[in-house]
Amino acid sequence: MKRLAQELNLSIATVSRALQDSYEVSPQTKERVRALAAELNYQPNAYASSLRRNLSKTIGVVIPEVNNHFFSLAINGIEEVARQSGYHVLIYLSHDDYEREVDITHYLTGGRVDGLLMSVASETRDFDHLLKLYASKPAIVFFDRVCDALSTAQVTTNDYESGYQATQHLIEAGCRHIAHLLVSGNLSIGRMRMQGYQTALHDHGIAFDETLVLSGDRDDERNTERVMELLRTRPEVDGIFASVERLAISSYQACNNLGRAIPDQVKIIGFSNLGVAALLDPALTTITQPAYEIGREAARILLHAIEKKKPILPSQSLVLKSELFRRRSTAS
Amino acid sequence: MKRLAQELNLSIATVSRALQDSYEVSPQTKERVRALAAELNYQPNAYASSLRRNLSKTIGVVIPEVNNHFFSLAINGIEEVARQSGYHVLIYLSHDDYEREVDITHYLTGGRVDGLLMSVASETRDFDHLLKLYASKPAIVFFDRVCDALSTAQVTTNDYESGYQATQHLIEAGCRHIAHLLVSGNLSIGRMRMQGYQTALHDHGIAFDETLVLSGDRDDERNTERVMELLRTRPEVDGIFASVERLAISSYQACNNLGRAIPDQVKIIGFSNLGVAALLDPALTTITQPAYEIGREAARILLHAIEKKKPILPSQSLVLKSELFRRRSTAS
DNA sequence: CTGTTAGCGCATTCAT
DNA sequence: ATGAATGCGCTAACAG
Repeated sequence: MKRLAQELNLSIATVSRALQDSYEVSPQTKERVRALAAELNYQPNAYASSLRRNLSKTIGVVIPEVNNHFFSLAINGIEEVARQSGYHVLIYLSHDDYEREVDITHYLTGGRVDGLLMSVASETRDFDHLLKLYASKPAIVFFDRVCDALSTAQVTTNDYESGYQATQHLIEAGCRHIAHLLVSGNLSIGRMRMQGYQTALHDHGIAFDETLVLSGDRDDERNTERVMELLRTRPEVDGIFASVERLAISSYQACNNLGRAIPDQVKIIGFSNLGVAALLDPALTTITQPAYEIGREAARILLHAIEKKKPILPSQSLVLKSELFRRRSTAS
Repeated sequence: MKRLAQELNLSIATVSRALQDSYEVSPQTKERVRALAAELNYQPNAYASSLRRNLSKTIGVVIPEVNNHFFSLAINGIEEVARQSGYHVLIYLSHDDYEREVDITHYLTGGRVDGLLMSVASETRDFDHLLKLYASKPAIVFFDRVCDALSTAQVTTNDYESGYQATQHLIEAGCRHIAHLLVSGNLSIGRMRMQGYQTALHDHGIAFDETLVLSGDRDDERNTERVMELLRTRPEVDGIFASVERLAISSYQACNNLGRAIPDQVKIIGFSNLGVAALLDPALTTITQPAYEIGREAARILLHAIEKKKPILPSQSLVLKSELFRRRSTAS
């Protein structure tokens, strides 16, 4: 910028204003400045600008994992909205680990981001780190795996209903002994989905059996083993409702390993955003969340609040609808 | 920091040094500073520091899409290495669109990142934007979809051999009319994989038929249609080698739509990192790239260069190996 | 071991 | 419509 000013015989201030398209600079000067800036391939130093304006034009995204279609689609939506508004996106993965999540929230304290989109780790039980982070300013919007301890907006799906529908789907398909794989008792999505499961059982006159509920682990291998064990000790199980994609896949593998035919002996339904990939197997019925839209809407709420410098209210929360998805039968 | 200095009756400089664990400050003072900093939940302003040191401790990742297991696994590896080294990761998606890629490289000019990991868009034919970006300093490492125009390191896989093996796999399975779905003639991965295909055909005495090669589009629906058209006009096609996951899925759907049994009538092999999801269907044989490792190694090369302030040499390039992956048969 | 000073690049207030 | 001066929060060179 110094260089621009010198070569054009202008002050740095004028150059700065010209580049910001300020009304108080003559059109010709603006043009001259722009022309030279383009020629020199000038780009302003984002950090100097951030420091001065106390605004980073950057948002952070904290999610458990990226190797999961739900989250990668959500990122897609987030990135899209951010790009359109000129924001940059920092990404952090908690791997569903509480310690990592705490570390991440520490890095984020201190103005690096203007706002944050977050889906909390399944291991997280304690929200002190989030409260601390929240105290340090940035706007926060939770999506999917929310934290009720903070008074802010959250974008979720109709988990209770989806859980109900999923269970009902299995019951109507003839299942009477339905296991439930819970993602985590800590997460509201887990609790909601499970409530739907319980109520559906009840409404159809099936007794709720606590021993058919398995709480998922971070380790996929272990999950598969535990499902196998359940299937061995409880051979009457004829249906599985998995509350997240990873657990659905573990169920699938467990059945395969034990030679239980899907869907003849055991029917599986699971939350999943495998998308086209799910088309590959007719045996897996999925509940698909509108992941892209979730990311997009969460980002919109966040950026809107940042731009207007208004706090985010819980009343801005959104509940989108998931879709029960069955593969059309293979053409004969 | 000002506040810390005041409350402790120290100069700002001393506080700064204490927080950096400088050797020229007394242990007791360090402790006092740290204690108060922790108590006040102080976090340094990263942008002020970046401005001063001309170092952002941030790297950028530019990829075509994130909703793809190859790239999301790569990000996983990248994030892991970055986190360990205290770096932050900015993510940008080009959606395989040339214009977007150009825009992104513009944002990135100007010190926002210390380095860049990049996989170029399939539409990109012209590398001026990359050369301009490169001129503006940041270290760049390409992975998978590389750009040979820049003299820097790249992390790739043995694409020629994989293409050869994939084709050979189909030939050995009895295929004689093998179509190839090319990701893009612009990309070296496309060219390498196709060369493997051609050579394998030749080595097995099968004539190369140019009309059996389809160049992929950005639109998945269109790809499916084009494969369907190919299968209709060329009913003798009994094998498809898809050079990327999306094209493999399109092939799969095209066959389904037309009622061509997989793998009885048409065999499909494709590059894919669907991972566990691919386990779902025995009909799809995949070539799996070590995506996580690619991301990790690329990030290592990049961060190493940044920390040592040394330029990245093409000789640091790495070639990892992909794996032919067939699903074990379903337990009976 | 600690304090003083200067300046990173930019945006802004005040003056002209 | 433009320029001069100030400071964002931090680091580093220099002085003691």
